[in-house]
Amino acid sequence: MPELPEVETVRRGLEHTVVGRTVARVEVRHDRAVRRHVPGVGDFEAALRGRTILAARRRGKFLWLPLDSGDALVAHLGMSGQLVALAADVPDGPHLRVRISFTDGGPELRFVDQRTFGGMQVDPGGAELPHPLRHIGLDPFDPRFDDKVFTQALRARRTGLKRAMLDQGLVSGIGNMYADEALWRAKLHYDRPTASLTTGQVKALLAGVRGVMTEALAAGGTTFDGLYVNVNGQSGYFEVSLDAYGREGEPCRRCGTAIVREPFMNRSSFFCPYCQKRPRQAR
DNA sequence: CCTCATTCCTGCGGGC
DNA sequence: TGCCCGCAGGAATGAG
Repeated sequence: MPELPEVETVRRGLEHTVVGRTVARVEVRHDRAVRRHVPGVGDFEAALRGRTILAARRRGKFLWLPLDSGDALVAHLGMSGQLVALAADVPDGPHLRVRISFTDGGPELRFVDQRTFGGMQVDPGGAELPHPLRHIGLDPFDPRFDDKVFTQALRARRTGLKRAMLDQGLVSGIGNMYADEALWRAKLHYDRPTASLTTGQVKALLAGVRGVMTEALAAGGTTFDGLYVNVNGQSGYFEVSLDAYGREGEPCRRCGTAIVREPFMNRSSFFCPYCQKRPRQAR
């Protein structure tokens, strides 16, 4: 599941593989992949053809490539999306959605997505900050992210802590897995009322978020393969370093209590019932 | 504006 | 053996 560390890994890959190159041809293999491009598939292809990619940027889990037209190619990986750079003679996989080839004849950029929750669009005039991202909050690694402003905004919410963490308008880049990991590190329960958090607890939460994401990024992320190495999306960090997510029934690495899984927002929350005490009063 | 439930999608694995 | 169903989840959407 690509969250901030995985998307940042992809961004770095794009920086090395597609920035400075000029699009020759665009092939949309599955219309759903460009469903957010309202003018349609033909317009999407035309808006990219002949354009040079100037940079690779990211906010939260969104990626965008500013173009020399002033537009931006916006991409979101959803749950299962991958952006991979592959030579043209590498056979197409079963989930190829969009192929972008370049005038230099080098590796293609392929958008591959099994579950098609992800997608691409060209945002007119969006090179600086694409319109679809304007309601997305800063991520915890953005230099403009202000911990005090975040603390105030978080405590002003009338909801549970994990709901707020997953709200990309409040803070971006956090998904279900890293939310659970950060909550475990901060010893906070997922349904803790945001309004009752102390400044120290929010500080611990942000330290947990940044800590786990920094470590994940150092582990190399998981989703980008191409000119680098073929990376197995499930290996490495996922296998060895998670403390809460996916560890139902396994001992907490701090206290030994069995990790619990509970249904939450059509997904799951994993937590230690001893370290992360359930809040007393219901919200 | 704020909060929250619903919906989109497909492969996998458990249960019978 | 094969089928059914639940599960995985990011974010847009609309209701209240």
